[in-house]
Order: sequence, then structure tokens, then C-alpha cells
Amino acid sequence: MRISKLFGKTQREVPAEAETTSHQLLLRAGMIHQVAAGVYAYLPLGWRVLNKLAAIIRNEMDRAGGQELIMPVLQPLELWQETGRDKAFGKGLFTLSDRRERQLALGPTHEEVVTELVKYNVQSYRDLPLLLYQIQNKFRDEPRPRGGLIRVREFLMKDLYSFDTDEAGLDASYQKMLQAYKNIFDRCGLPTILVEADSGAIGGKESHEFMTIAESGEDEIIYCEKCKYAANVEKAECAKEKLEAEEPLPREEVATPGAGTIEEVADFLKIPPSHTLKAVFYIADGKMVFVVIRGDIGVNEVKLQNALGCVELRLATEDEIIKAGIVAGAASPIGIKGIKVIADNSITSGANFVAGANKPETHLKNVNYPRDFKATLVTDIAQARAGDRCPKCGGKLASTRGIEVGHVFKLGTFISQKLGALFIDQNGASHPRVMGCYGIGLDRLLAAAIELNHDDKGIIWPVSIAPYQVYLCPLYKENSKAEDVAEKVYAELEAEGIEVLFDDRRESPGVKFNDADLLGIPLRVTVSPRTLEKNSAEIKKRSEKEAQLVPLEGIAIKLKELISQGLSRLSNSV
RNA sequence: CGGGGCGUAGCGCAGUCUGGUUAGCGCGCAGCGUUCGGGACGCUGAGGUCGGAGGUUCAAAUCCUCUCGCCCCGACCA
Repeated sequence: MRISKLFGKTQREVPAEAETTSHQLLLRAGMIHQVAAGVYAYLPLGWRVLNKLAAIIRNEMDRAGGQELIMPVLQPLELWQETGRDKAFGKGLFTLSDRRERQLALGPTHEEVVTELVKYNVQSYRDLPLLLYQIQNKFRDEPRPRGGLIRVREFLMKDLYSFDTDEAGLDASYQKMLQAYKNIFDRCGLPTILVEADSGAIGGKESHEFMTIAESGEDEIIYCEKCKYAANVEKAECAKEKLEAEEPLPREEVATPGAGTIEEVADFLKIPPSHTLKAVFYIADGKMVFVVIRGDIGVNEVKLQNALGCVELRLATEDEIIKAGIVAGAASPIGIKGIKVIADNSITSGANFVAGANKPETHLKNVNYPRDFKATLVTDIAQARAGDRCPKCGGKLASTRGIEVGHVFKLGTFISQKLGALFIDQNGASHPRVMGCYGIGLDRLLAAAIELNHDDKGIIWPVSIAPYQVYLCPLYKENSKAEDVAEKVYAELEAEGIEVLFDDRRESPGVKFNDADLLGIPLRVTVSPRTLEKNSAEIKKRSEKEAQLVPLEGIAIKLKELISQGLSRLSNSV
């Protein structure tokens, strides 16, 4: 490709709207263009990268036994209502109606459609396991798109769905996908870690995310410094400090003037926060919920939402709390009627806690569970934090930010049950198919690749996903043959199947070198009067400072060698 | 949805507080000439419903009302 003809120009200045590095570089390199909030067009260079990612993903999906197909973006809303996931997705689902007033949704994912599809094509255990995938645009009306391609409303996703006869089969499919994903991210030059995750609106029981560590990421990862434990903060567990068992004492009212928060109460009574019980109020699908947790621990709202099985969850307002007859700042789980009480399992160790008395500026000492109050449900709803202890090995937990580039789910049978997607086993008995689903957001993957591969000059593409492999750069000087020679080199490299971006502009060297760096093409070949004196050209790797002079004769072979070296380094682990 | 910020040429900005000729600057773009190993220079030129609507005024980019869009933080979110 000749740069003089390339659609999309580089920009010297950083567009004001971009704050994230990948966003800035993508715009400056002329790879994307914003059309609306969270909606982007890809220009030729960006599109080439996206296609390279797609090719790697296809290759690994096929190797893992996947079959590619394509399903519609437009889906009947009815299908979503059948599984109830229209509610789980809520406003995130783009909906529209057709001319006959039929309700449709733009697909945010395809479990329903693929399950229907498989239902009509596979009835026997003989046809399982089955792995089907597509690479297709998804639509999600995100409340807040951000960071350029990090979170968008229309995006390209690879989604694969596995169908098995039983749990063991699902485990095997899941393992295959974990390996395939690892291969994909390795080949894209992207170090990732696998973390335990919540399954959110997709549903299901077990789920993992592939995260790249990056400050610009939206997710917080909790990991153990000692063992391999790592989890999204939404899911992360921590070992809760066990309190000493004490003999339960009789309850006792104590005045706590001016003390409302846990810190104030603990300070006032000169006890550690872990000896208090914290009350937090939520509205879950319109109903008030009373949450009790040890004073030193925060509530994890994702865990709480899962425990409640509700769709909408928010903190209650002060008005709502007062209306429920509760004294804010001194709320008590004792004597609560008509309100669901959810307790974190941290309250089951230790004894004689301080809790509210439901009287202004008054608390109760020696509150004991379950002697003094009942909870509808006692489970883990605690927010793990850096500094807590690891639930697996007791080591210290740390925290970092990450970008979620892949997410895999063990769905189980809830969708196939709802949609009646059954198969017949060897004995002629019907069972629901056991499903898994596996997604990679390509746009985000592209953004993450830049977040992890750049310097102050621009992008540094790994060879495997670079839009072009070689940047051919003749330097102009009067009476020099550099341009003519470069034309010949260009023709030769193209003939050899090397992907060349030919900077045929009569720009000054600085402009060309800076653009080459910004675009991040892995290999730069300079042809100039200086190199021609030695009948050579200069090759410089984008990732390295030093350049080397190589004879023009056989330069294509030399470049091919460097390209395949770069590729093999990325696929070492395969 | 709550908080903050911003909409003036393709990009980055000034001008708005305090209303007053033809709305400026830099980059980029077009033409001509000189240059050519890390964002060269000179001259000439094109390019603007000042986000939109309504209002106040002799007069609005500037003041008022409404509205649309974009970014950031939070809520939220595979």
C-alpha cells in the first residue's frame, strides 16, 4: 500500500476527547473515527488489525474443534422473554419494533438464538459435543461508553457456544477453550491472567475472565501474592478473621451520643470495628433489604445481588429507611419485621457484638447471632480488599487494575431447559443440553494490545497483528536514486508476499520516521543516498533502538526471516 | 441517573466575564519556489449556519430560556 493513496491521515495533535492512551493513538494513527458515543468506524489500517485478530481467533477456534457460522443481529424479543434474560439485560438491550409492531432486539449476545438453532438440528447424543462460533457485531446500550474502544455500544465479538451431554463434557469443552484463549492472547503478544469472575447477566455458575494488567482497565483484580488465586473484585473472596469465641453476655443498652458511623461507635466504645455489626439498606427489585455485616467489612453488591437473585439493586435512600421505621445510624436487626435480613457469614464467628438499638444515639452491647435475631439468609457478601488474607492459602491479597479481554462461562442447563432444547441419550431418555459460552471482544482486544505495546512515539505492534509488516521509507534528495530503488524494493517485497506500507510521499525524513513510529509497523526499511552508497538499505525494528545495514540483494529474504522470527516468538507457547 | 467539563474551519485552541467594523492564531489542506537522516522554510490561497431553536437588543459567538451532542468521575456494565 502506498501511503499517498491510503485513506486515513496521521495527526500530530491529540484529539481533545481522548484520554486513554490507546484511544489517543488510534485516533492519531487514523485507525478509527468516532461516529457517536461508543460507536466507531474503522479506517483501513484499523480494520486490517481487527481482521488479523479475527484470523488468529478463527484459527484457534477451528483448531479447538469449533465450527464457524453466522447468526442474525436482529432477534425477536420473545426469545429473550422466554429465558427471562430480557430483564437481566434490562436497558442494556437495544430494542425496536418493526412495521407490524413486533418487538425486536439487537443481539447483545446469542445464547437464545444458538440454542434454538441447535434444538432444530441436533437431537441425539451422537451429535454432541458441539462447538459453534461466530465473529459478529454485538449491540449493548451501555450506560457509559468510555476509553475509546475499551467500552463501546457496538462491537465485534467472537462468541462460541458449547453443547455437551453432561457436566464432564462441559468441563472438557471449557478446558479446551481456556487453552485456545491462552494461545490466542499469546499470539497477539498480550500477557493475560486468568481470574475467577462473576457471571452477571449471562448467568451460569462458573466463570473466568482473561485480564490484561493495565491501569486504564475498568476492572479491579484481587490476587494472592503467595499462591495463584486471582479473582475479579466482584467475585473475590477473602479469609475473614476468626474472632475468639466468647461466652454470650446479656444484652445491654448503651448511649452513644453523636456516634453514627461504625468508626465513631467503635471509637466511642473503644472497641475494634470488627466487634460491631454494620447495617446497610438496599432496595432489591423495589423491596427493602436489611444487610448485616461485621463492622470492619464492606458489602459486595454483586454478591448480594446474586444471593438475592434480584435484577435491580441499589442503596436505599434516607427517606426510605426512615419510612421503614428504622433509625439511621443506630439501625438494629433485632425485632425487624417484614424486611428480609441478609447477613454476611462473618457474623457467625465471635460474639457480643455492638449493634444499633433502633433508638437515636443508642446502641446495644452483647448482641449475638442467632440468639438475638434471625437472618433470612447467611452467606458470603463481603468485599475483598488488598491487604485481606487469601481464601486459599492465607497469603496477602493485593489489587491491580485490568482490562477484560475474554470471558468464559459454564452456563449449565438453564437456557436449554427454558427453551426446551433437549437431546436423547443412549437409553432414549431426554436431557437438557449442558452449555458453555466463550466471548472475546475484538475491539477491546485491539485497544488492550495498544495499551500494552506502545511508547511515547506511538504504537509498537506485535508482528502477528500489525496492519503491515514493513514500513518502506525512501529519503528524498536531489539527483538521488533512492526513490527509484525504493519502487523496485516495493515491487519485490510485494511479490514475495510481504505486507508493505510504502511511504512514497515527498516528506522530510522527520515526518516519515515519526509517522512510522506512530503507526507502529514492526520493521522499517530506509533507502537513502547514504545507504545506497553501500548498495544497502537500513532495517530497524520498531521495538529496538539500533538499526542494521543490509545489502539490497536478498533483502526480501532477510525481512521474511525477521518476520517469521517475530511470529514464532509469539507462538512459543502453542 | 447524580456530579464536573466542553461544543468557534479537518485537528488543537483564542475571543464569551465587560454585546459593537470584514470572527482570529497554530497545525493540516491547495498552488509556486527553496530544502531533505528525526515533525524544514518563504510567498499565495481555499476553508466558518460560532452545536441547534427561541428570546432580549439598534446590534448577539458573547446576555437569557429551552434543547441536542461529546468527554471525565461515580452509579451501572459479558
